[in-house]
Amino acid sequence: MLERRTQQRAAIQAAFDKAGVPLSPSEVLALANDQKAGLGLATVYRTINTLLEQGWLVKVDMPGGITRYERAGKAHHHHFSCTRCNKVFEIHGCPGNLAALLPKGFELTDHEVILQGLCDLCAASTRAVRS
Amino acid sequence: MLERRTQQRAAIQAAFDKAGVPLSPSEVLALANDQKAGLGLATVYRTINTLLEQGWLVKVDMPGGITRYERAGKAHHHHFSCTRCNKVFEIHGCPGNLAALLPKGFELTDHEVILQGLCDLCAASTRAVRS
DNA sequence: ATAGATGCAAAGGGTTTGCACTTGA
DNA sequence: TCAAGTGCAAACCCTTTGCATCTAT
Repeated sequence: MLERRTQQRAAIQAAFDKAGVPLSPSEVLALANDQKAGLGLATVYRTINTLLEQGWLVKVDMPGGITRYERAGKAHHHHFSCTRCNKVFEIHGCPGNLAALLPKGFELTDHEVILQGLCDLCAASTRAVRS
Repeated sequence: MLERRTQQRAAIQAAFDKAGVPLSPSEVLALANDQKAGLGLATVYRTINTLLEQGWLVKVDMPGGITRYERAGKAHHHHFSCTRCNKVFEIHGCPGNLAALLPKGFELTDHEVILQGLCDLCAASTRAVRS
């Protein structure tokens, strides 16, 4: 699997590297299409799944049903989703001490913190409209 | 909308009350079918969406793509998903102070904390096997 | 040359919608 | 009575898969 270096794969990996934030398959297609026209959505899905198995990508579960992916190996972080423009941002930092919330006997192996609200630009435009 | 008290709606609401934990639409159908045979999945979806708008239900985004819903009005809480038995548990308590993690200019309106690991029973059985 | 990778289109699963029928008020 | 609500099936969106073609090695 993934034994060849194809133009499609290169374009998809470049899209993730350039974006820096979690991308949905259709966003990947849009970005990678600039570099490799005619790219098919099925190829994007197949490549993403292969890159997941290889550990090059990790899955990011965001509310709203749209699954996104980002490069693996980043420092521990969480995500913020803007409810107006739907962009996703990285949040550096972590509330920590989550194990303290667990009932007795439970073992914590992983956690996800998802913040939602307005990003700086959308918050600013909302204030402008209100004024 | 939802101006009539139908058997279907009663069965769906009863399913949520009886379950006490977040349910997916198909789980609702299975539970409510006991009470009202012939219930259709489309009705479950329509009723769920109406109950969401009325604020009787809230959406619970859990990883794995399956959207679940639970009764609104509960005290603020989060969820713990057992990676072995797939059961969902309520976590009372909240890390708090999440707004401090945001970049400047961002506005926080909502947040979700999802914990994953082993529940007490699964953790105990794992320890038993190990010993 | 040739197996892996791609593109297209069809197939799957979850969710929504159109429409005629049923039912609660 | 008669519109809101239902059930069924078709439609939709996201994701996967089958198959003929293309391409990196």
